[in-house]
Amino acid sequence: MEPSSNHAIAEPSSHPVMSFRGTPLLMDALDFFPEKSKEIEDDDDIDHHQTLEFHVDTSLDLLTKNTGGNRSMEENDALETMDEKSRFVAMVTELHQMNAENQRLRELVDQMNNNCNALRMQLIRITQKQQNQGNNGVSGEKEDMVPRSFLDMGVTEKDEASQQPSEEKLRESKSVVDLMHQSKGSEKDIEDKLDCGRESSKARMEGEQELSSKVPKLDQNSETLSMIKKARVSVRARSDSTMIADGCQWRKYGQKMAKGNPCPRAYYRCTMSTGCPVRKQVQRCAEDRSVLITTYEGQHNHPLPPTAQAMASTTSAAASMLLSGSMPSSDGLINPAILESASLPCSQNMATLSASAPFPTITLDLTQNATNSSQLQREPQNQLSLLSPLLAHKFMSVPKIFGQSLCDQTKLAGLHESQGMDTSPSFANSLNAATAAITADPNFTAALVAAITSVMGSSHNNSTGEDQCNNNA
DNA sequence: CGCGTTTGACCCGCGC
DNA sequence: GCGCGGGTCAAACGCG
Repeated sequence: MEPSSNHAIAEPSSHPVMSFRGTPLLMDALDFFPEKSKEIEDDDDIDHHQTLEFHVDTSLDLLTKNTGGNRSMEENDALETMDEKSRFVAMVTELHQMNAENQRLRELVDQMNNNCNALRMQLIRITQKQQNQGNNGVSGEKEDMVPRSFLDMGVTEKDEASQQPSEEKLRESKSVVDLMHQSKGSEKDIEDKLDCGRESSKARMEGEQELSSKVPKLDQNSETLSMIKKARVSVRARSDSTMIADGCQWRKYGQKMAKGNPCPRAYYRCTMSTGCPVRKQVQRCAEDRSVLITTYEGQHNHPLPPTAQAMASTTSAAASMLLSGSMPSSDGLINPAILESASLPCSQNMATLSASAPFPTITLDLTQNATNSSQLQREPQNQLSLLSPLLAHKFMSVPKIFGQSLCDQTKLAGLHESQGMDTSPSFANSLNAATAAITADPNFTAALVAAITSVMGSSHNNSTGEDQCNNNA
């Protein structure tokens, strides 16, 4: 909302300007300020539906002035009524102000998200371009596919059209882009080859040898990215079915008894696209058989349906945290600051990192949070869908590549608190974090769709949960 | 008959 | 070098 300086009632003041529209409430308020009301009536330029600037402190001064001096009982009653009304008007004014501020912040966040998406698409384009230059069009058959993975943030190609990258942010992320260029292109090149000729393990070994011979040297960044690419995201959720519905299509290719767990571990491969390298392992927790542990690994090479995007954004956000937090330090440990940031405000220890595993693994524990809601406990997919924006928000802030820092979002989260909307601290924290995350996450729509889909799906298929999981696409 | 699952065999890395 | 365990393959099997 732009302050309108030519309005008759606007007065210079060092105090914050409060603005609100000419509603009946405003007209009531103006009844108490006959001078100002008269000015408005006399001013033909004033449209009562326009935004009017309003100074509460000035109004109170006027109130005092108009009601000052010796008063009778009737005058005192009138004064009390007027006080009530003025307080009410002040509250309404404040509400309008908050709405306006929220709207403004929302637009700001939207703009940031747009820039973020544009940057992401720019990154993908550049990577693909370099990749094509590197292998003289060897990977042509997959050229039109935007790689979608648990390591990206679920952006679809259509996002590209309406968004232009901010040069400043482009520069800001250039180092990261360079880093990706150095290794991801060659790596994906090999991966494409491997996917095409992946009929036997021998072919794979040959491909790997080809990789090592083709790539002159793997510097530390390349090694890091290679490790990160194998980073795993493990999701713990309560479920009676054999799989949680994550929106993708999976084909079981193996089952093994794992040591230390009486429950077998099942191996699944993504079948939404030929050659999609994404795999997942599903195993019940030994301590609590009702807990299903699903571990994801790899990058999708195909577009994902909205239901899968919710999951993808959840796991990709977690993987992004690995990307930023597990950069090899001298001691091989995860950055403590990242570990610290890996807990969600609504549930301590919901996300944990493991550096001891062969590959960096982040575990998202949805079983703790689920105890607060029977609905969530019944449907792990719902947990994922709801958690997705939270995680995406939380972990996206760590790399600080795409514009919106944790600090900024924390400010967002604190906005409502500062406006006195909170009740208890814990509730306020959860509410603020959720609000900020929802506002900030570009995948919120997808997550919402997933949540609705899952609710609808569960209501239809409660009795056939397993089939639903296996066939959910 | 086609597709997905099951299951035993095989491969590979790692620790001793 | 050997054994163990994790991961994958592929033939066999079952189901619609």
